[in-house]
Amino acid sequence: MGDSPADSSLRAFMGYDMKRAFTAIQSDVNATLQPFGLRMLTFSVLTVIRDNPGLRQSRLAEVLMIERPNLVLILDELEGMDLVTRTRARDDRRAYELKVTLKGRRLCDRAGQAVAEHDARMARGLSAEERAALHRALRQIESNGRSSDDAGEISRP
Amino acid sequence: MGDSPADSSLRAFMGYDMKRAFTAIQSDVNATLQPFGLRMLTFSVLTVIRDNPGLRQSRLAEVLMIERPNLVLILDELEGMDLVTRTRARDDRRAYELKVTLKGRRLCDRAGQAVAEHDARMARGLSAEERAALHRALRQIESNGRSSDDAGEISRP
DNA sequence: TATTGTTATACTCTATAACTATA
DNA sequence: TATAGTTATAGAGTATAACAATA
Repeated sequence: MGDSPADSSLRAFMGYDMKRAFTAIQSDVNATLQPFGLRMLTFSVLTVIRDNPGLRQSRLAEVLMIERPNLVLILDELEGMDLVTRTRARDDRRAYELKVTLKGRRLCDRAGQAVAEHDARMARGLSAEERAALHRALRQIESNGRSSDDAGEISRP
Repeated sequence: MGDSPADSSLRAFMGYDMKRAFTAIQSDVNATLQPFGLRMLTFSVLTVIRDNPGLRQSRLAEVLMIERPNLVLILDELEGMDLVTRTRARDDRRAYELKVTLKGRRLCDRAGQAVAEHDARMARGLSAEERAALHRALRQIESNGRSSDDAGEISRP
């Protein structure tokens, strides 16, 4: 019987299934955030600043694995929307301390709730156990990737 | 105790964990494919053509969810590497039939094996059941995303 | 008319080098 | 000298409109 789908070989690879699922989630999340004037990336930045007031750009870039130059434009955007403030650090006048404004906090809360709702929609058909297992698997994979950065199983000096 | 990581709120969202895991896999796969002169995208295209000789560009674009214009450049690249041929279809002289060359088949096989090995490395720490559950969850999510494209729960005409 | 492949174009995300001002 | 933030730039990947050849 069969008539296997045209991409059946690729389905054996984690990367392919992951890309398809991630693309689906990303479009969904971006569509969800659009009414708030946010995207997945700006929402992530806004959320981390809200949770870590006084955070500096270098540290924020590390946390989200964004290059410092790329973060600058994102913060310009969020600052321009009056969601985030940059204030010179007293102890180190090279650095900025990042904080969300009241408007930023409110938007972040509403947007976060919307994303959570759409997360639930994207996860329907999966039990609570299956969703928990998914999160565990994703973090395990991420950590496996991180450990091979330096362990140098491929690259040689 | 506690001292929760700076991105702990984001970790509750599927999209964030998925992005982190996908980014890790993608860099790994791209690094793995680099010695073959391929990337995740070109490898996917090559594999689908190998599995579906005579496939046309429109159909290939559908299968991989790539826009037709973007596929053109990828095929130019693969054709330039002598991995793929475009031949005019006899029954419809607008269309091309895509096939892999012998060189393309060999490269695809070797590259596929390398990707499978690195897939296994990225999945270490996960049991066979957990890996199977991950694939099922990813496909469920992808399918949930697809069904909301038209169902229009958000957008209104 | 509609479709296949194509060109041109633009936007997002990402990556690197080099600059400035502080330290 | 080193670091924080910035500027400029380039590369992927993705998305849309419009065109030529063919149906």
